[in-house]
Amino acid sequence: MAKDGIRAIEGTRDYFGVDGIRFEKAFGAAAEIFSRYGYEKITSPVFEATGLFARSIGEATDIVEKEMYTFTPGSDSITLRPEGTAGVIRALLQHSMHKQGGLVKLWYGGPMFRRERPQKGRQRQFHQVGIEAVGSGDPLLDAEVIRMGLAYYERLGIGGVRLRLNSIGCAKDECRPAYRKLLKDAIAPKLGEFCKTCQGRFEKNILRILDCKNESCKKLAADLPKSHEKLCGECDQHFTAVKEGLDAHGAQYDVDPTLVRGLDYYTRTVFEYTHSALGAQDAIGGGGRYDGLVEELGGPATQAVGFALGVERIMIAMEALGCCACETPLQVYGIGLGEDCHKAMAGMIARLRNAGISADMDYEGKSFKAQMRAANRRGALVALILGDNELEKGEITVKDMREGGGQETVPLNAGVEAVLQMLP
RNA sequence: GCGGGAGUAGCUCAGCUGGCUAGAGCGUCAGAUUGUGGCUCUGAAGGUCGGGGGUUCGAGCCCCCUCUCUCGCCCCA
Repeated sequence: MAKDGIRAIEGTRDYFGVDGIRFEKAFGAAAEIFSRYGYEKITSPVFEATGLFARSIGEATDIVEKEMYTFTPGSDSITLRPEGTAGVIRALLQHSMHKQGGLVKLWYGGPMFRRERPQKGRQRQFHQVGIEAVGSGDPLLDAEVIRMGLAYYERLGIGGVRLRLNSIGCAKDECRPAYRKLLKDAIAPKLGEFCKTCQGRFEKNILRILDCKNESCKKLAADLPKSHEKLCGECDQHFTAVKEGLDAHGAQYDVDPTLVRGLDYYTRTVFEYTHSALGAQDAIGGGGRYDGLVEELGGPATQAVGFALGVERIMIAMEALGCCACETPLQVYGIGLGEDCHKAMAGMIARLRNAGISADMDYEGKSFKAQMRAANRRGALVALILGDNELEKGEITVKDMREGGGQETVPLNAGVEAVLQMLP
């Protein structure tokens, strides 16, 4: 029902009920798994100087060209972050974390903003959890990062995640630039046979021709040289070591020569997690190595690797797979009859909460029956009943709400104890 | 930015070629049961039929405009 009035902005959503639980689970699992691998949480601002994103993501990418929310209050130009890495690396440099010795492992989570047309699994405000491991080029670190992503999905009960892997080489002349030239030479004579967008990509970003979804382009691309077969010696060794690092732990993956990620800063390893439950936007996470970014942002030459996982897409997979999203049931519901009992019950409930028990009561002046129904609907394990006949004697009735459960009447000051005994 | 689909009760939806006070299931509230929930039965509340305009004796239904949601293209999480 589209009532007149203020609605959430197009491409944004409210998370409550089971969605709220799934949303929190996605973040909770991140905290649990990532910290187990030695990552520390960092929370950076959701907006940054526009130039930060332009420099890191790449001027010619769709994100920077047309998807950023940019504001110019006063003489500043600020942008709502379209991804997490740039801000984290900025923070790392600003606080000289890279100078404190050794590898820096950070994780983050929160909203990202891109002004795209919303569709399934794509919103204008969406959420990611991600990690950055800065200060090492060890291929075993790539493998660890990739496996950590798999561990994360597993923790949430998401089975059937597919891992796609590729290497796009490094910036050295004999590596990616040479491969680009190879591609150009191979494509140039047949350029007319490719789709219009690919013809545009030929000059702008030739690697993207590889993952065009147009069927005829796919066929043409199949005969093109593969990036992972044209790597320089060091990149080739690195890629082999990453694969060995995955094999050693039995992680399944598919080397996919068409995997080319859209952000300019990636080097060598790139990977994507996909899931069939999602629809057209089937990537539930992705990442790679970015050995040039720290330097690009004004730091020393530093190797790094990271990933970002899409919370909304994770939630779609959780829903499709029926991953448990049960609310923790209320432990106690208090039923008070009449004004005096209502007051006394408020005190009783307060004592229970102080004792660490989740408890709630009626505040709508409902009938006894209605309060019983409320206790049932809320899933309360125990109901407390306080009417005038109990109150006169200074007692309270404690009822086990389970099928066929009994009840007992105890002195008021023994109520908390009686509840504790009845709870499983 | 460009296409396709859809907007009827809190939710999921039905509503035939236009025809009385617009329906169902679930949920909510109440009663059956004065202080005992779930199951059952009975009843009630709840709708500017997304909005605006048009055609018509008459529009939820037909036409136009508009808004929103949704799926897809592009790109990505």
